[in-house]
Amino acid sequence: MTALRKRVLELLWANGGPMSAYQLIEAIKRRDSRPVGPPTVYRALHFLMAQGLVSRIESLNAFVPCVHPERDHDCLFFICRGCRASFEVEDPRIGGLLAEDAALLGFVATRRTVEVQGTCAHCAEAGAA
Amino acid sequence: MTALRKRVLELLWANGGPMSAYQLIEAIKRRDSRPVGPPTVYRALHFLMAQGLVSRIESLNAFVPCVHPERDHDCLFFICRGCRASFEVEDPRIGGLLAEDAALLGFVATRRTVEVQGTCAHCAEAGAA
DNA sequence: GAACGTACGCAACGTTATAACGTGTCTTAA
DNA sequence: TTAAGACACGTTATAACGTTGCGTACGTTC
Repeated sequence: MTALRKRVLELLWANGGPMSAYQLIEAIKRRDSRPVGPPTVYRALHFLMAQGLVSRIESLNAFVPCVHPERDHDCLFFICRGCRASFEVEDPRIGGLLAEDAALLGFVATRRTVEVQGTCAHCAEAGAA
Repeated sequence: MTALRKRVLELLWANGGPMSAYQLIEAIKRRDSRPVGPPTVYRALHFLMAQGLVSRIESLNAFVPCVHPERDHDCLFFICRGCRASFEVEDPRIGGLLAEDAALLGFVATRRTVEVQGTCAHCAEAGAA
């Protein structure tokens, strides 16, 4: 865990929502008065993902810190279109069903992407009001 | 359903695997000797997705025709890293669980993305041999 | 036939991601 | 102590993906 990787992780935690790689680049430039290139940030993100500390949200091209990095979790995300927040949920049953379907296909799964887009409770309430 | 939209759908069916928007642009140029710009193809794709005829695979930035456009289906995909094929599966149980989890959060879901990356039976066999 | 809606053409731009190569630093071992 | 290797990061350039904005053509509809 190098300084750069720690910085990326800190920024993700501090941000409170998904961040794109280029937002991270901007944030590092602002905070450290040091320009970093895209490859640098992407390398750090790849590393953090490999450690299970960060997840990529494919439907946003963005990254979030994992809630329970210590556990092997499912990376199931609910993503609000209103406030751009993401909510990570654990539901081992989903993984079980996917494993079952994979077995039927003879498919060897290495990674799962489960993302639900919609409106969070807070935004739904605000929108309804 | 215009000529362009039909052409895009035909190309997707003919290709037998996920295609990126830019692959479609190339294919149309080759086949129709007519250059089309990215906005044109993306508009056609958005239309076809809205009709449920095409799905976007987020983890590939690519598009596939839906297997059962007539039915309201789950767009659950198994994606082989080896041969780049995608397999669409229907498993209503997944949608049920996601709806259940969404309800717990008070989340109003509008779209689901469920993608499993890995190795298909054929490639696994070839790789093992 | 004038007004309108819809789809497409096109140029430019914005965003996301990687390739390719070089440099500094730390460790390991002769 | 220095050569060799591994690893992370810097830098430049470029590839890949996607949208904005505006104009034009072709149908409706009244």
